[in-house]
Amino acid sequence: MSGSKVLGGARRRRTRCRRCQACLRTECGECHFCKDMKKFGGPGRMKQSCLLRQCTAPVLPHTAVCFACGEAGKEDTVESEEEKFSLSLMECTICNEIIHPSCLKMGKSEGIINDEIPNCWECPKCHKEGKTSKDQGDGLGKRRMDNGEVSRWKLTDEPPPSKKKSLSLEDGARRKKDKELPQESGSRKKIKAARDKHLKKQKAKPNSSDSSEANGPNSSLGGGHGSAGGSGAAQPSTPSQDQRSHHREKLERFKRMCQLLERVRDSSSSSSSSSESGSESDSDSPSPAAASEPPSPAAVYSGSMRERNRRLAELGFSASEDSDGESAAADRGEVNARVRRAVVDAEADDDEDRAGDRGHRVSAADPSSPLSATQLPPFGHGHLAGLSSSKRTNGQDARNGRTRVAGRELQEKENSSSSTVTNHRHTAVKTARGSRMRGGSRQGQSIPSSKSTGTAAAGSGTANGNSGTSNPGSMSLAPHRSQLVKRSAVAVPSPPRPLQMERHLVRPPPACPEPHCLPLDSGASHVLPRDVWLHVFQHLSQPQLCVCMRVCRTWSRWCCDKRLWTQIDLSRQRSITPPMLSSIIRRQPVSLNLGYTNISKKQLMWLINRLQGLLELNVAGCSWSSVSALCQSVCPCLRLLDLSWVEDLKDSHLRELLAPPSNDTRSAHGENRGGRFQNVAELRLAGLEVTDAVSRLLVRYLPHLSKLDLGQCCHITDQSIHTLTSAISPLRESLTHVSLAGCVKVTEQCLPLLRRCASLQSVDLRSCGLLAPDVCQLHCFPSAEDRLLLKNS
DNA sequence: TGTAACGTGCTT
DNA sequence: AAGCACGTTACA
Repeated sequence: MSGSKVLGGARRRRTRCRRCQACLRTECGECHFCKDMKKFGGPGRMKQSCLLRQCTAPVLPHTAVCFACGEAGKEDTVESEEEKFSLSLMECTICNEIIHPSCLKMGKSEGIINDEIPNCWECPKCHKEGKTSKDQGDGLGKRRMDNGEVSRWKLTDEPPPSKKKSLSLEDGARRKKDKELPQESGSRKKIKAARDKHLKKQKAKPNSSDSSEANGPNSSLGGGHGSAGGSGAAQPSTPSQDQRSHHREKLERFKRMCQLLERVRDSSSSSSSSSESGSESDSDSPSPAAASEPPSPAAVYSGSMRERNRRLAELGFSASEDSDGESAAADRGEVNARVRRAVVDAEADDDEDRAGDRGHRVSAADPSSPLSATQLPPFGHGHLAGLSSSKRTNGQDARNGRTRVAGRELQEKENSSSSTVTNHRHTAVKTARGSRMRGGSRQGQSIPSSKSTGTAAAGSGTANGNSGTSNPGSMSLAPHRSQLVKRSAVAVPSPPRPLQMERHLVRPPPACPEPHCLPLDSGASHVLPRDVWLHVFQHLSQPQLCVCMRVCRTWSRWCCDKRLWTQIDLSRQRSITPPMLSSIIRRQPVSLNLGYTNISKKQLMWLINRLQGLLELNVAGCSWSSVSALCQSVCPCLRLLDLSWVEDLKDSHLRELLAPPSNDTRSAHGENRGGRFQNVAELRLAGLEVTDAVSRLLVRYLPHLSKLDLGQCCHITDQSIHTLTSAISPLRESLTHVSLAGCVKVTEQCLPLLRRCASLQSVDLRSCGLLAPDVCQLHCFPSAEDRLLLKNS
């Protein structure tokens, strides 16, 4: 808390929006934090939100007011977007000041809006001063950027190891005891904490109000510390302590980042000549070096962008990388490699855009033309993380940001540095994390690390489709994405770590406006507006889209449009990596094919819980140990579930999967009442060793089932058909397509039973050994008359 | 006033 | 680096 108030006022803690999917969800009752809650029988010490309910768009508290005029946001009073913006409260990620853009004397247009977090930007003042989040990082700090999201958005959905748990309990008890008893450590701690606090307060108080006011909204400016300004009492107006520690933290982070980068570079085939230094974090580190890219003229985004670009370049993801990548591609297949690279870069760009691009002047800034690849500096992992984090900074980062730098020691406090205080600290951890995952962090969730099969299977991926047609975007991005991921995985080979380690915030792509025009070098806009380009993109294949994403930031963002990625096919990608997961989340596909992958349970759970809009899920050929993740998820929207050939899936498993959660607490949610997948209309169980018992489950828990695939289920008999088509079965009316192909135990007895289905349109009875050859075929009868034909047959 | 939970320090 | 604990903030 202390950190919170720095500049312009106390930094306001953000609170949940209450509108996003996460906020609307009910507690899962199963995650680590839920289990801690008293309502779920826990001790209630952790006081953290359910992992599934972590808001993806935390907002400023209702009580937040403009630093300048003291009034709340008034965007509701106007209609136009521009006015809304002017009258809404915007919180600067750098100085933390909350202000109405209209209350700023300087052009509000110079601020860089963070699309990912509501009411979040880098205010014009900070910008003008060239304080990018990064810059601050160095000295001043602050930044909420790092997103601390991480810390909170950990992927702890799964219960911590029991061992640990018990330990923790004991530990907890012990701790408590310690505290209660005048034990040394405990008391000492407390004392220390108290003292620190006290110090902080003392320092802060004097300034707090004054300083902020005195300095004006941007107290941050004043000096490095400015950012911190006066708000909080906690943050010492005195630059000293916190700043010191921040400074230190930053340095550490920087170092770590460098190391990470190094690693990346080494490992990745495409290492480019980069300077290590800057890489650290995206953000904060002061980057030394010269930018690999030419500085862009655009004022606004120039500073930060440049920095970012530079860093990217340093990471080796710059255009030069292409060549590298290509050579590498040779090994695995040029196309794939290329696509992969493209995706990666694109992603990076994407992220970057979000981060920096918000200014919307991207291309202009770039020396290269909008079409030139150079313009978009591909990101290194770290960058992404950094960037995104910077955007997200506010509350979230803070949350993540746990800094554990030693920096808090008194010594540090005593040293004074001119640096400013930062509210948020990022931890190296974050950065590191970010770097690993590169996916944007948009959704606020941590990504489970992949099992790490490092290599990848070849991607079959070609495009399935382009769909250019019907839906604006239905393309399967499969290979690309997967490859992308792969690449990243390759690039940053991290030693096998516990799955739980990854914590990366991934927010869904912002719904916010993207640049509507394509800026050209000349400063003018391309004649074709975004909408037109999107129409074009809809007709491109995945590889083509990926290529487009590398053209320029604007294209990168446009190509990231969810409509272009409604279907994501990662099937047969043996390695599902965190970046892949991140990419998926960001695209929020409607259809996801994870068939024949080695996705882990944790990964799947993580994904499903963050894809609440998912309508189709294919986990065919995966192992039950992974698919069982679905038992701990709720997918009320799911319409198609493909469980074909899931290894080791038995009747009991299916029961567990389809039945509503037994947990009482959750039964409260209506969604669970009819079973987890009560709205599933198409279920594929081909190749499973299930018995007739499953038919009862289907009748009971999948009342809306219309398409059922029991092909190759050798234990299925006529009994199942009987159950499915009995008078009390809702499926009798709903079934339209049934496949019993290869069900060797099905006899002709099933035919009269099937006739009871009023809506049946087709029955696949091929390869049913006990049926006469003339019956053993695919029967299609779209109309009642046709059904009669079947009957006659 | 009570509950939820954010943000951060401290421990492991 | 991960996780725990808890003061404090936000809000009903």
